[in-house]
Amino acid sequence: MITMTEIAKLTGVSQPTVSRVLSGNQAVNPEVRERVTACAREHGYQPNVMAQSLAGSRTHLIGVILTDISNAFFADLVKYIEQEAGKSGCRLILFNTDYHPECEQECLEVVQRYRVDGLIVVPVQEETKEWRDRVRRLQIPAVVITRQAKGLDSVYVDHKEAGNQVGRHLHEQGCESYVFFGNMADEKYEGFREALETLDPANRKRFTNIATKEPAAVEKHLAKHLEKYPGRAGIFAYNDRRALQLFGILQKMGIEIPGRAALVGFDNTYMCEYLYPSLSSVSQPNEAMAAKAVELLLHRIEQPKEELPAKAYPMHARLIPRSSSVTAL
Amino acid sequence: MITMTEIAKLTGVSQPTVSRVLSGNQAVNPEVRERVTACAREHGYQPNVMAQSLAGSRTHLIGVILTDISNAFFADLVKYIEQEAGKSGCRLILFNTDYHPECEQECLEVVQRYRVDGLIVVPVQEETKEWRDRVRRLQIPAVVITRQAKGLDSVYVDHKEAGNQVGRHLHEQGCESYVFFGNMADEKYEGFREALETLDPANRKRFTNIATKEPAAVEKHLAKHLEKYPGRAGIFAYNDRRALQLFGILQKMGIEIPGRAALVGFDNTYMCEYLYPSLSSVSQPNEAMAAKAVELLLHRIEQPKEELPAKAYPMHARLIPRSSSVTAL
DNA sequence: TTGTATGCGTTATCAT
DNA sequence: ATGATAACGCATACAA
Repeated sequence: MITMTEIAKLTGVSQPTVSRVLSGNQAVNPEVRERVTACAREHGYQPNVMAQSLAGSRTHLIGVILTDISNAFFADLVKYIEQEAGKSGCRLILFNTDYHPECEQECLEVVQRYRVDGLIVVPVQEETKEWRDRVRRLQIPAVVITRQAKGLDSVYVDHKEAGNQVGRHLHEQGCESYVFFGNMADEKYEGFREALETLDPANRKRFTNIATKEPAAVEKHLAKHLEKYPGRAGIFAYNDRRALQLFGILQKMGIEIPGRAALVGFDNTYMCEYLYPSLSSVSQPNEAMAAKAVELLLHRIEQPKEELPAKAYPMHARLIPRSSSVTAL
Repeated sequence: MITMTEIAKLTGVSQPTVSRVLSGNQAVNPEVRERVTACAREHGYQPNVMAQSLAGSRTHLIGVILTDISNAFFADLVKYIEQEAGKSGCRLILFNTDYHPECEQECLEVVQRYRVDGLIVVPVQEETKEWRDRVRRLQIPAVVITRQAKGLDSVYVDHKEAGNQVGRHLHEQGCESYVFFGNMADEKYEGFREALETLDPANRKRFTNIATKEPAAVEKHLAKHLEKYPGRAGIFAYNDRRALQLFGILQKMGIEIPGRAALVGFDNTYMCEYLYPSLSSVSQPNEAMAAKAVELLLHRIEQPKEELPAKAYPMHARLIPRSSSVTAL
């Protein structure tokens, strides 16, 4: 790979002149410019980013640390992050923590070594103050994505509000009892229950939470709930994956969807449309989140002196009603 | 971020001595070692990879260029590549071409600029000689993954053989007519037909290929096929996504699975187990492929002089029979 | 065992 | 407009 110095020798000028020509924004003799440009093109010159970074300041590298790239939701996010970052000439150096805190810690060290310009992180754990301080000590502009993180910029979906939407929707569809499939610590759960209880305090009792993922146990809990509550049951699963699992179990049990049980998932993955009946789901604004995260990051990178306070950017998810929860469709 | 030179000043030794201590594999006075190590740790020293790369030779960066990171199959592959590469201290710089050849071309330039040690590529187009030459001219060790590419190392699944397996399986399950859902240029198609015709030349006629993805058209073609052939139909979809689409359509049509139609997908995604009936599918050895690709690449990186001829590594996929195609289950 | 000197490929600051 | 020269942070060859 040819270097500036070599081009300089070939064209009989000094290396800094070559630099000026190739960087473009300096005044140089048109004839020299021509000669140098031609030589560079002819030899397929490509600048050495490592050297540029050493001499200059930026690496144009953004560290992306996430918990599970094989998760369709995160993979989608990465796609948009790459796209947005590319528009500003930034590249991604990717890390997968696989939900291991030690691994995450190591990643934080490695990004330092690469002197990345910025960091986009999906944290492994619920953010403790200690974790946030550790990240801030890196002195690297960082944005937390997917989760709220006080003390750091964060872009995420307002899950509570999303849960609210689902609650109202299932109520509107005439459900008479409710099931949340997922962890009670989830804010979706909170929003879901809140909406239901606001609409009718009696809903408080007509509610079952299923946390296990084990098929047999799930089926048992569902059977019990359906036996107890004869009317239509409104079921909300914390993601489409789980919704699909429920879908299969309900079909196996011979429960009619949406007649006896109305089902709503989360993430609005491609499968929703393919299922029969098609699956209602909550769509997260992935592209918008990615764009916002990159925008925030670039802003922090370009205005490093501005000691802007950390800011949270909650974004709205949107329920996509389909046949699994709407009789009229 | 503290540098070796600064540590040198703080500890009263020369910068090369600090380098020797921190690199570990050199002889230094134990007492000095202690002092330097302590200072480095205290200030959270992290080596500057950019500088290391400039001075040394390797960047420990592997360029990963793929067509669509949001595709679950590729995302899974990336996860394992990251894992394997990490074991050898290599990091990933990730590019998504979104199936655009111009974008791919640009990525090939950018990886040069970052002086990556090696390259793992999922090419946009079927590999032409011109494309291969362009990659080889980069003078960067490269491995093509997912597709066979003569003239470059490549790791991929033998789709023809996989199609064969599916053909034999569906035949064994007593299918009397067959449908391939996908492109006829696909090697899976070739293997599928070959197996069927070998088993019974008459199968040649009892065959329908559906290439469209448009739901209404798919349904029409399926209805026509089923009307024409009364016995059980064996359906092979080129991936699970399409298989799911068929699944929904068949359910909508009221076709019994696997009684009237036996269905087999490809990729063995998580959804297979959740569907009811569970979906038979062909499992690709993602982890093994990733490991092999990284292994090949590292070998090329470490033995750059060895002008090894390009080698192809076809790997075997494995059919996972489930309820959608097996009556006995 | 340790320090000096040099080079990696740039950018940037001087002169000229 | 252009050429010296230094600097970025590190590795390495050589001298001491």
